[in-house]
Amino acid sequence: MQFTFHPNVYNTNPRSKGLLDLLEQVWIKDRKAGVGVNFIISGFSNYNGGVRFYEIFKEHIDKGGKCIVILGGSTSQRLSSIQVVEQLLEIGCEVHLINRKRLLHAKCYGFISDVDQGVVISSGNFTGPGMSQNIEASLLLRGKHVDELNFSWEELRKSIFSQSWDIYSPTLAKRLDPAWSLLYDESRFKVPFENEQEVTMLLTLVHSDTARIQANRKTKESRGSQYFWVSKESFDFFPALTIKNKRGIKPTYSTIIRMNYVDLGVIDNKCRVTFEAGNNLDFRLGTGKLRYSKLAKPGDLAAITRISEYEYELRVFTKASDTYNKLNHYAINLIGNEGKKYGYIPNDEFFKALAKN
DNA sequence: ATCACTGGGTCG
DNA sequence: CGACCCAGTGAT
Repeated sequence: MQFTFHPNVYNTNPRSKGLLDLLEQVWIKDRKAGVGVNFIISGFSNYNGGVRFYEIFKEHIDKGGKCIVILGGSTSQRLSSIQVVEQLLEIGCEVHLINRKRLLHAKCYGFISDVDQGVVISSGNFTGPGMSQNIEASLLLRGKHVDELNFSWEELRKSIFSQSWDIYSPTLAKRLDPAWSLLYDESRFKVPFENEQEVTMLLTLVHSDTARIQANRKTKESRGSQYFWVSKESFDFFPALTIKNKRGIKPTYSTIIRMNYVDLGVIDNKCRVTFEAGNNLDFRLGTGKLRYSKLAKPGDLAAITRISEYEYELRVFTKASDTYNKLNHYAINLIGNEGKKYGYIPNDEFFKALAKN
């Protein structure tokens, strides 16, 4: 039994923080792929909400398991996206959309198998923000606690489908089916950019982030790609990571953004952000333009400002600067083992802090 | 010349 | 073993 109030506000178990952790517990930890049925019920959903789990669900389904997904759908509100539903169907999930004026607003996640069951009841939707930076409360029940409740996924499922609701079940084969009209398009420039998304990520840099920035041409140190490694919680800071890897075997999910390197006066239209789902869960921001520039060293603070859905600005503040001291205390999340910290500051406050210098 | 990938390392 | 850290190789 666990309760969390995220992001990192209050957790009954200090080792598990937030909805994402609870979902990892019901869908990954102590679960055998292929055994049982996974459930997702969520009013809202988008691609990045599931990016941590697509590979897990695929393996589960490929080995004989099931995933039943019930989402909100609407022609007038942006409840669930085409992209998340396409992805869930591609990996073999059963997806149902509830089209209702008084909308499906519940968020329940979990699984049932012959030996165990788990339930997560949360305020967090199956979306990037719901999983990371929104303030959300979540309760996890597992095993005997679910039995005590007398909860049954099967009863809940049956009851939902016996209501006189408009339930649509999109399939990949019938793309003209009205079910698809209940979904919104998350692709480039189709989603409006909300005020609360205008934030700047502050990220302290470590050796791996700056080794190639500090390197000289044609040296051993300069080889390989230049990235900043960001937190696994970062997927609500970036657009839908719908680009799959073309070459390799290890699944990755990427997106291309425009990065304005303010310190360099250079704009990169093909800045790549990648979640390495099949390789250590690395989350990388490509920052190749900084190579050889000597502009950042370990301990410095990178400020990545989201200007619009796909446009970002990057500034680096050295540890000695006044701005560093002003911004540093916003980087409240301690991650990794090298003293990396990150956090967010609203853009208007960020620019105010810049203007004072 | 650059970067999409690879596959380890490390610490708790 | 999860999640950042690191050092490349080989494709483009």
